[in-house]
Amino acid sequence: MGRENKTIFVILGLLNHEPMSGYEIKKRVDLSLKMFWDTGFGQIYPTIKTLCSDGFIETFDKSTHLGPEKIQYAITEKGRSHLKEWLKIPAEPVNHKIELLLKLFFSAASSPEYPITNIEKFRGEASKNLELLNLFSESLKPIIDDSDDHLYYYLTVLFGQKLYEAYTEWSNEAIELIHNHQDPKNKN
Amino acid sequence: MGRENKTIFVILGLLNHEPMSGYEIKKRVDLSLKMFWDTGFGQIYPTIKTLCSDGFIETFDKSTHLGPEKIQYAITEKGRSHLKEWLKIPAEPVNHKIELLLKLFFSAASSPEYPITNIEKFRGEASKNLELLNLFSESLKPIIDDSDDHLYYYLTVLFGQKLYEAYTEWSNEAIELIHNHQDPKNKN
DNA sequence: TAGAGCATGTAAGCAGTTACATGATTCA
DNA sequence: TGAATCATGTAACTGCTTACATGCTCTA
Repeated sequence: MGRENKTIFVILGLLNHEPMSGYEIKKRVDLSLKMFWDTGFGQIYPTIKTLCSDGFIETFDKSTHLGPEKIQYAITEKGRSHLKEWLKIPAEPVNHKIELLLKLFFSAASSPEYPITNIEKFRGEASKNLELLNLFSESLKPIIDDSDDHLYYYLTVLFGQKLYEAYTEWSNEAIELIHNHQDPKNKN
Repeated sequence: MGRENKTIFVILGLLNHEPMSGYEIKKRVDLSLKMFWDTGFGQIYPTIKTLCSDGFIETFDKSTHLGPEKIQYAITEKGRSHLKEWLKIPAEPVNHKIELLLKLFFSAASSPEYPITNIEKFRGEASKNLELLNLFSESLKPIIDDSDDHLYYYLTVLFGQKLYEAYTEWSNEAIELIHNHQDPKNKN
């Protein structure tokens, strides 16, 4: 079950900042939330519908109607207070699902080359993400005092930096340990 | 969809080490895999059934039948090669779902006390987990050269240590940044 | 004797992913 | 003219969680 549809709050949170279309919500998610909360169209559009009929959001009449049809939504007072109530509730503990570690845990059944390749791929992804986050960080740092939004955005970026730094560090140590482990044995 | 039922490999991987019952599989998961791959009875028992009818595992006749009824399973050759093939395939990139960061990202709509409390709770969980992992680490370190199993087990523990250290570090910095941010403003 | 732990399982239901369907606009 | 992007949506399916149901054994 997952107990609660968090996509509701992705949409509510983004619309609390400014009115947007479903497509724009997806773009924002890809740009800023993807790192810790990804979601797709197949979930966004149906959730928008539900939020509309529940009165949490409403269609927002756009004056400019250029390009393809585009439905903009705005948060309602009811939606805003729903969001605020949710922010007061403590977050659930993280439930990590890290396939790499699952494979690694059982890798004794396999040749060491596979876990090593796997960790190298993992490290590659981590450093790619880290590079991107470093850029974000540099542009956000000077303006964190400008608004609360910037501060909290920056904190999520900082989280990502710490995370991917840890991933990179671990990858390096893990690969070395695997190498050292097989060295004394494979002298035959 | 998630594309593939990974619980299959949790069971196959554990049974590859030694025959076990469904209940014992759950205990092992709670002890060693929970940190990166949690799963419940509601998923384990049906998956066992499927694996049985697919010929990946089979019931293992237990000679000792004391206590409550207990069905032990063993991996078959077919199951073992299925596991090995899976280990060769690169792991999918991690898809993080971190509710704390989702709340934090939108926390400008809320009073700073809530994100701070939330981060403190997060930090508390992280240091609790870290303490536990440090104990595991100490007992595993001297024996990592004894077997591949120990090495790979240790690597997952090391991952957890790096992860929760990063979480703790981030929590401290984040709380400080929120405090510093509001300080100059709340002088009224 | 009552509760904790051992042990196995089913049913309901939502979350989330993937694939598909449709059509407009922009630009090379 | 064809590809990329904008834009909105639906259908199918599965993973996973939660709650429920059952009964045994050990021990304080």
